Amino acid sequence: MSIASKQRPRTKPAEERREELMNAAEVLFLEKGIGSTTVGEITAGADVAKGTFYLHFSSKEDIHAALGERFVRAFVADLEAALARASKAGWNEKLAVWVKAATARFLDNGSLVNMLFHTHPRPPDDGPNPIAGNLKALLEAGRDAGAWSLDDPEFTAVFLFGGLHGIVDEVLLGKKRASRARLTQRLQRHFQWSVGLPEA
Amino acid sequence: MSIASKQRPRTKPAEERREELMNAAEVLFLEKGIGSTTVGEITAGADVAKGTFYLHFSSKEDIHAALGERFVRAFVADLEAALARASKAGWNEKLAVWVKAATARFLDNGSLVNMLFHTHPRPPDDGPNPIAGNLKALLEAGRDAGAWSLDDPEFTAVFLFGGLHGIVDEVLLGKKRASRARLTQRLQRHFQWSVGLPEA
Amino acid sequence: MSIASKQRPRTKPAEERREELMNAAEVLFLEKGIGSTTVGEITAGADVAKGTFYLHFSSKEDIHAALGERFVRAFVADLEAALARASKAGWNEKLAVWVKAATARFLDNGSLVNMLFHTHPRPPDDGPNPIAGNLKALLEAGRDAGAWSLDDPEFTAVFLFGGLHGIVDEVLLGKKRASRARLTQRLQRHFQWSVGLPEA
Amino acid sequence: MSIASKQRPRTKPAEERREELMNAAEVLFLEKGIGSTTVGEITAGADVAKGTFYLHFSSKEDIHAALGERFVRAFVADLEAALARASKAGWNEKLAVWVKAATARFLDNGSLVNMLFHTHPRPPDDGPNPIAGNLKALLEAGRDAGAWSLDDPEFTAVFLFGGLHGIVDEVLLGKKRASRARLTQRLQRHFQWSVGLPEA
DNA sequence: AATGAATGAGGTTTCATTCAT
DNA sequence: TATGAATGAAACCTCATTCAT
Repeated sequence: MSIASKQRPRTKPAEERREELMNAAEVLFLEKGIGSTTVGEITAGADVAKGTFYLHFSSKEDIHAALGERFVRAFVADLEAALARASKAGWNEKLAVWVKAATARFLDNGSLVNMLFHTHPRPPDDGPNPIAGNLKALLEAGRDAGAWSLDDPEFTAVFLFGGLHGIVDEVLLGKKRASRARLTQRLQRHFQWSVGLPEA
Repeated sequence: MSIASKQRPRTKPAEERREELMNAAEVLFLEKGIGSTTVGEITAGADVAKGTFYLHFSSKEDIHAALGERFVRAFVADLEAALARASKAGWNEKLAVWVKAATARFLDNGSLVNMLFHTHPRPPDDGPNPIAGNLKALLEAGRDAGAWSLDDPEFTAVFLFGGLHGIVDEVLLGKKRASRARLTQRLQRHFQWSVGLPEA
Repeated sequence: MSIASKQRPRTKPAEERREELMNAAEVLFLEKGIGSTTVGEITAGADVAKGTFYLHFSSKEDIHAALGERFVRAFVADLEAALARASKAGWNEKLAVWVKAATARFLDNGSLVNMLFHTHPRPPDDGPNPIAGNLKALLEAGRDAGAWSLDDPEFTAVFLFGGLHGIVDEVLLGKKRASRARLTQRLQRHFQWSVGLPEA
Repeated sequence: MSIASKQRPRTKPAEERREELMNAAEVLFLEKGIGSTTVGEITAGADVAKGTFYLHFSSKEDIHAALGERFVRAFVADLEAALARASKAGWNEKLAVWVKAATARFLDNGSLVNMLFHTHPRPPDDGPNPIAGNLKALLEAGRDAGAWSLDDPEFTAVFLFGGLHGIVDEVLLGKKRASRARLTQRLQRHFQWSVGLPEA
């Protein structure tokens, strides 16, 4: 303890180590792309030995997938929180809230999204996209409540999510300039059209 | 030399060789992903030596980009041809024709699209997506003709293209079962909503 | 703690743990070779943690050596027991007994022998091979008793042991088919020739 | 050509490169053991890039096997040459010649033998040992000529080869001191006994 | 235009061993 | 006595790219 240099082999809860590795990987993937990031750089970033990586992940692809899942989980949690805060609102407002939250989250994490999901090969089949799934649930609820008319909520959810994603991508690639408010507003309008009927 | 066994080094027009390499690469990229396809496999597929690759492309990334351009060129040509065939039709029908052609093309080449464009890093700025650009032009024409009401045709084009893309992806990933006709019909409806007004 | 589920860290006598580790190692070395067996597999086989290995052996090489010693000890004990049972017999019969016991043991543990002794690097000098040493002692005794004529018992012992070993290897590699009795008989004949004189 | 430093990428006939790699590997395997020799060291020794190794061998194990085959081939060729030189001699003399040649070759390449064949896992089944096979052929010829009496030449060949091998190993491990002439003589005697009958 | 042997940096992964608990 | 997370050196191998022919 006299010298602070070699006290390294510090055991940490697996969960914590895993998080640290994922954080390091996320930063590096973002900075230099996935292909150009080496496992060695990730472990250096997390301040552990290279072998430690393989105690927690089976490969670089594995940590990449974990990052994707973590992102989606947080995204959905965010949407649910926003919806919860608007629990008293009308259905159209709920939809607007959903669009606003999703757009904001996308714009704030744009490169992350690109990095995580615009990669080949895609995560083979992690089931239906949970974000679109979340929208689908909202659409169904609104339809069941008689607020909207929709014959295929899943189709509509996927379509709208795709549209939103496309718009946000375009913005993130710098091909469009637009205020976030204006963007959100336009997206809300498109969503609104697709649920068919005004609330009241 | 007496027997024709070693007559292989047959020179071909550069254009032809280039095509053969691209075809081989396309098949392989589709089958195994870009990262896992080696230049050696591409040249083997095109039945040329490894060095020949670099006579026609400067790198693997280069052929990837060339593949993308070729695909988009053909896609847009297809859309234009479809539109030309419908030159006498009304605007809404033109839009329906566009959606039908785009959907068909996507479904027939879906994995190719994913492979070519869902890859990181994206070409930094090859201008706006030419397919969405094509749609935008259609929307503008329809608006200028007074058939539709749109305050931002580019936004709408990108949004609708994104939606279509999302739907088709979902289908291609096998997450949805639906007849192509029904799919097209639904997409047409969503597109129609977004152009605001019936042609009347 | 309420339930007896985590009562695992049960201390055992060192000797027992050592044996268990050696047994696990022996099985694995046989199955997959020494180089391809990891310490982790050995400890898993013995149902202890990895660190425990180093409480009982200083290295993988160490356990390998221990295995060799254990095998030789048992082998020699077996030979001595067989010889003891034949203490009243004549010298040629004793030799036949030795050959029979050695052949049997070899055939039953052949791959073990190969694994233990055909490995590089060999233990630099653990003295002469104790099994050949045992044979040498027998040859010397017979010679001293005037039963056999041998000018260099060690040479003969090593030669005969090598021959026996070669034959058994061949059989174990499946290259020869022969009944054990026939094999033993032939080996006995070769041994007999080499001790020079009939007992008469 | 002004500077001698960067004229490296010199293409050589595959056969030559292969030999150079094998020579480098042989030296290193001998010096430091197989396990401790890295492919990098082998290629450095052969003055080629690391990747070049894998153009000629699929793995370290592969070059090891190739070394073994090369050694056995040369060994057998040597035996055949010695026998050819003694083509006019009697059968017992031929046998003596065989033993002498085999012993000399073994002693001169002892560590090589150890390195190549005392390794686990053994080459799985490259058929019967060609050296013993060569001896077997000699024994059969002598028996067919009526010079010797042998009921199972293969058995005898394997046995004698094993014996010779055992003796030579012992010597090479430094456990025995003996002049080569004396050693050869004793081995010849043992071989002679095993072919049953004096020639005439 | 075409070849393909050679390059060599850099990748992923393994595993014997240590040591704080 | 026992644990097992952590280490980190080193191994094997791949492959985009070059260049002498």
